[in-house]
Amino acid sequence: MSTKRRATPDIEVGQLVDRFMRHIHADLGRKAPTFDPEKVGPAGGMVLMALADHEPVAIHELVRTIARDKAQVTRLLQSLGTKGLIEKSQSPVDGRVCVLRLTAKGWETVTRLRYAVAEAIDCLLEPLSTQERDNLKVLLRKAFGT
Amino acid sequence: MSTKRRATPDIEVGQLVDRFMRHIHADLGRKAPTFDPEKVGPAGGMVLMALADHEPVAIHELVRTIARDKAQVTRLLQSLGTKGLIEKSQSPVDGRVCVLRLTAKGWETVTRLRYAVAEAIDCLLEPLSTQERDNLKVLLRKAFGT
DNA sequence: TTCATTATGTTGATATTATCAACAAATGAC
DNA sequence: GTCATTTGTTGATAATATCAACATAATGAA
Repeated sequence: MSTKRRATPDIEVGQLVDRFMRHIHADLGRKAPTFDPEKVGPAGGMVLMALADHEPVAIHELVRTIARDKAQVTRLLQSLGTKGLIEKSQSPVDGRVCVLRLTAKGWETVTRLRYAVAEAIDCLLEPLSTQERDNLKVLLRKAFGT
Repeated sequence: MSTKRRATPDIEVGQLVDRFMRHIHADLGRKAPTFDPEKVGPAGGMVLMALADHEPVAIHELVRTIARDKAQVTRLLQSLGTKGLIEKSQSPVDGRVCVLRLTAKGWETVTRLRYAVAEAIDCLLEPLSTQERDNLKVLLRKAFGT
């Protein structure tokens, strides 16, 4: 038996993960001027990084991948397109779908974002050993990897 | 030296965690009418659940715990206070600090929220065994537990 | 074929949340 | 006492999320 019994359902994971994301968010927001000259913001950054991992990809697939509302994704893509970071082309096999790709400028931005995000995450995961970080990643990937 | 060199920084953890939170968010949003009659919303819910774990607590401590902007916390607390879910009292030892507590009504809401959140998390962690879930929790707690 | 249904992406309207600066009051250091 | 710091609030603005409606294209059934 434990001295901290838990009469209530287990919401601890959710709270911890929420804290995690908020610390990353705050940390990146503080340093944003140094690595986000295009001002894509947090949401735009997530879109770009997801694109970097999955391009070429259709919008509805991207929507599923990042689990955001499709209307919001449309607007984020418009903003990124205006900034010359992505390009949209119509699918040859289905006239409804737009295929997304990063431009060269988009890739440059992604590279900067990746370093900044990795740095923030590294800092937050500092209490963990290398082995523990790997374990964490394996578990997360198994739970909700694509 | 390692066999898995990484040409790009490791942002996978961040992306996975982002997906995780968004799925919880979407799932709870869908079912909100059944467990959130007070319409506290996602942010208000996080505040209530944090309070349930830490009350009595001062606002600035709560701010640190949930890693949100203090101005935003002030407004969330105003909303929750209007709905009769929390109560604020002045600290006897420091005239600046407000001490927060849940009301009976607040506890009822927390109980409902906890079940809903736990259910959503359980569903998302289903690919993991009981042991793996425990491991995940231990790692998260070690990394950014209070 | 025609028709109904579904899928995809966009737009509009609105609600929610986040950010940042400025501020008053209380505290503590000196 | 003076000064700097902490705590909480307010205002103004930006960013993001949500939901319904819509146009177009694809699909499948009669």
